[in-house]
Amino acid sequence: MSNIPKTYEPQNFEKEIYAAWERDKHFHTTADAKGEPYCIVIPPPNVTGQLHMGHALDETLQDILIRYHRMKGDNTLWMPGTDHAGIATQAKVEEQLRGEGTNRYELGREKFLERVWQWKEKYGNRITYQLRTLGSSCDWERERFTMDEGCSAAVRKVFVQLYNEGLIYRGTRITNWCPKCNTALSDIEVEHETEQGHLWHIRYPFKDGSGYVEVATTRPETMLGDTGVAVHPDDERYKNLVGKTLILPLVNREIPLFADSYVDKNFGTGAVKVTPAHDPNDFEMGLRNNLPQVKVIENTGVMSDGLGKYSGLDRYECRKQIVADLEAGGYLVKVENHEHAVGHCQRCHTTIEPLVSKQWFVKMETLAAPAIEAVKSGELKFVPERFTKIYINWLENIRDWCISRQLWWGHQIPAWYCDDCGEMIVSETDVHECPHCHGKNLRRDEDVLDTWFSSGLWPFSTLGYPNDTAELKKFYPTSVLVTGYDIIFFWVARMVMMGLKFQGKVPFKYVFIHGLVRDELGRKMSKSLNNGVDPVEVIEKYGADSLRFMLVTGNTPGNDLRFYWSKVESARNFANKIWNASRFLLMNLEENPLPPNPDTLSFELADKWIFSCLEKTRANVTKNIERFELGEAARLLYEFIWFYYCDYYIELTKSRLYGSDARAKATALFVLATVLEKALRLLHPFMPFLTEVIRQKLPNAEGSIMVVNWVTEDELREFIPDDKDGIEKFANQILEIVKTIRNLKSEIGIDSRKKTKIILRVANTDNKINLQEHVSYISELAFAEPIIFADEKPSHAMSGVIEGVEIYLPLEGLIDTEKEIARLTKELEKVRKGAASTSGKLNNERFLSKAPADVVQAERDKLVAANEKISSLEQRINQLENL
RNA sequence: GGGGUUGUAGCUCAGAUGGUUAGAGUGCCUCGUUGACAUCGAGGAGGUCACAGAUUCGACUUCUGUCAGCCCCACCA
Repeated sequence: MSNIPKTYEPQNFEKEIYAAWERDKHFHTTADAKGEPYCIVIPPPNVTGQLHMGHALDETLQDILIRYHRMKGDNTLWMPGTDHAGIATQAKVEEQLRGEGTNRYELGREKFLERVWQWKEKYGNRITYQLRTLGSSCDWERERFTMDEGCSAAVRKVFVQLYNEGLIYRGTRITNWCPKCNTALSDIEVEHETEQGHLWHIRYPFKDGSGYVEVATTRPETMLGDTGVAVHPDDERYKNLVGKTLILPLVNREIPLFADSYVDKNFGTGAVKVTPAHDPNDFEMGLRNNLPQVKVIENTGVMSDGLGKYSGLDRYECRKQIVADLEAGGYLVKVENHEHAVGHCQRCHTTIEPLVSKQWFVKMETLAAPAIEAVKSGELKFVPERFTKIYINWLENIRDWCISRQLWWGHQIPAWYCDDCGEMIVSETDVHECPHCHGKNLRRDEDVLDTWFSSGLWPFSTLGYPNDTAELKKFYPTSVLVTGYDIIFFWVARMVMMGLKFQGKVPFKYVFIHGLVRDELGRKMSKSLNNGVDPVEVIEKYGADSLRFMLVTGNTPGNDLRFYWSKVESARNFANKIWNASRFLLMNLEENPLPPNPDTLSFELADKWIFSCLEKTRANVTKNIERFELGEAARLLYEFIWFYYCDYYIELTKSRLYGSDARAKATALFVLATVLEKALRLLHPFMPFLTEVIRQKLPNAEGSIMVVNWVTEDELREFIPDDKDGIEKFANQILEIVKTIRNLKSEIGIDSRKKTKIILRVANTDNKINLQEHVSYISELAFAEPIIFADEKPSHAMSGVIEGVEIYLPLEGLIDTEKEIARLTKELEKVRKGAASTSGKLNNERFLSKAPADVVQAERDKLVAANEKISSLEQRINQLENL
């Protein structure tokens, strides 16, 4: 008996297999290796992060593509690495410090950064280790980090060049500020959510006592910083009042009533209080109308000094106080409920405060134009295509990108300020002396760059930029980028812009977009809901192959998918099925050596048929992988292996395997082994571990499955019968007969495995001879014995009809005639209905004249078959009725 | 306010360039313990493909509209 375990236990082999792959350097390639270059750069996970389902999906899709291309013979590089993830990582270390009763300011910048690096060393390997357990075939020898030397050099070089070209500038502008993270943010790091708020109507009296203007605001606390009230120039209500002076309530500041076409006449009262320091639109209006900026809210979200009793209050406390005071002073007219969008920090969800500050920006328009063009021209393609529109729309409406962050963890901005002469120096290398005044009192800009700035360079910084490396020449542009739709703006668009700017070419030819992995209720997996499923746990329980297969099946590009444990189980069951089919073969091989040479064998119908199925599967799987339809490819493999190979083919080899004809036995073994080995190769990208471990046990395979060729048409050609279609058609007829017999047996409660006498009545003589020759297939699959070919129509029998064949299951006693008539009548109705629709088409002149000839012919054939079936059924029913 | 997307069996989802008896997994029902596999095998029930029009000889598949859900973008206080 075989020593192979009866069930699939991935825990027994996945780790060792991965270690062997890595040891044998199967993941590694070089620029001068042969083959077409195929390269994917990994979307770098956060160094301090842990593997989650989103990663698992992303990595699985990439690994499938990578493994497929490597087998195809391409020079395949999967470039791995991690991202320093500025805010996220810094926040974690700050949290740790909080636990120790200290903070980063007490520690100081240098010490703090040491701590972050320590943290990175400690947890930076966790994520890459977890990637390994998934089977990711990354070239780990090339692993990179967004803050390693090379990436940092790339960042400095790009920054300096953009600055010198005027595409990076420093400016005092209103930007999104997170009071909790204490840093500026870019527009896309702000998440807008509609909230139920209020609209406070407030009276601002004229200085001359001639009444008042009523303004409406959602943020009354900002009134402390008002420096004007705006109305639309064409607004008749205010036309004569423009230019007059108002007294700002509570503050008693004199502010002008002015006209600006930004104002919407139809909203609220048509008069807007203007706070240039705390609202983006007001900021613009302030600039246009020369209004002073009065800052009343500090970076921490607390009211500024010099505001009397309001100073030091939290912004929302202050709001309450202001409203109360306005009401007490008789300035508050009314309060309305008002739904509006409020910005929140993507990281900590704190409400964003627009603040005026000095920040660094990237000028986007000139960078965006070629990035739009690259997609419009088809140089870069999105899969699925619909994401191109989203991408283009965003780039066409792009605004300048605020890239400075008031953090410590990240790429420090390469700018120095001379305290002696006030000049600013932007430089790739550290500056110790001012080139203008030769002063030595230089201060480096304290800010760091947005994490996405370095991510934007990832496709070329990892390949060696700023050095002109062989890798860069060979692998850039990379082949495809695989990522979720949630970071198209953050990352994809920026890589395209930077790639075009600094390499003159798109960074990748395809962007393969996938969706989110949700929980069983369709909710996003999140920490706060605690509904996340840990991929590591899934791998430990069911194996990486099961997880991978589950993530890939039944999913299409760009669509979200739900995680179900039952789906993982189903994938595991598939793995177990393969395991046992292989075990069956290996057990038989123990007693019979595998024939080395197919020339000595004699292939029979079943053999030719399974090879035809394999070839079809090979062609379709390949096609679907090329089209990124990985779910469909996986489905085809599942279908071939389980239904065709296991359910039918293996069963059909048993009589030969257990029989005494040595040549027949050898043939069956050969085909079993050959088809399995090729199927394993086709499945390898999806289930790398299982396919490797099984293939290593096969006598007809050598080396690692990872580096053996992808199955080709040429390789299969010698096994494909000339009359492929005819064989397939005949095989289908046999399978239909088998199904009918099984059905009849089940209908009368005979055990499906109990041998039962069957009578076949075949219309066509050639067909009859052919069926007689292969009658063993029917008896083996349907447990039918004996099978008699006859012209008689036994009356005491159950019957079924398929095209060209009547099938009888004779019974010893009397059959329940009425029940049988009812069953056959039901069948008859079904066939008649089909025939009616077919003849309807054929009676339609326009169908005959307009439909293509082959479609018409197919309908004709269909009708003939249906009519035959109808007449058989009618005769049978008639016969039974006359018993 | 724009834009996208989804609506197919109880549940989760597949179904290029229009012509299938509309599929799978899972769940459900009936039957089955001789060895590849009960992580299995055999059979079965279950869908007017959201709704209404249009195009067409023919629409689950194309177009338009309606309804319902989800998502993204947006500086109306």
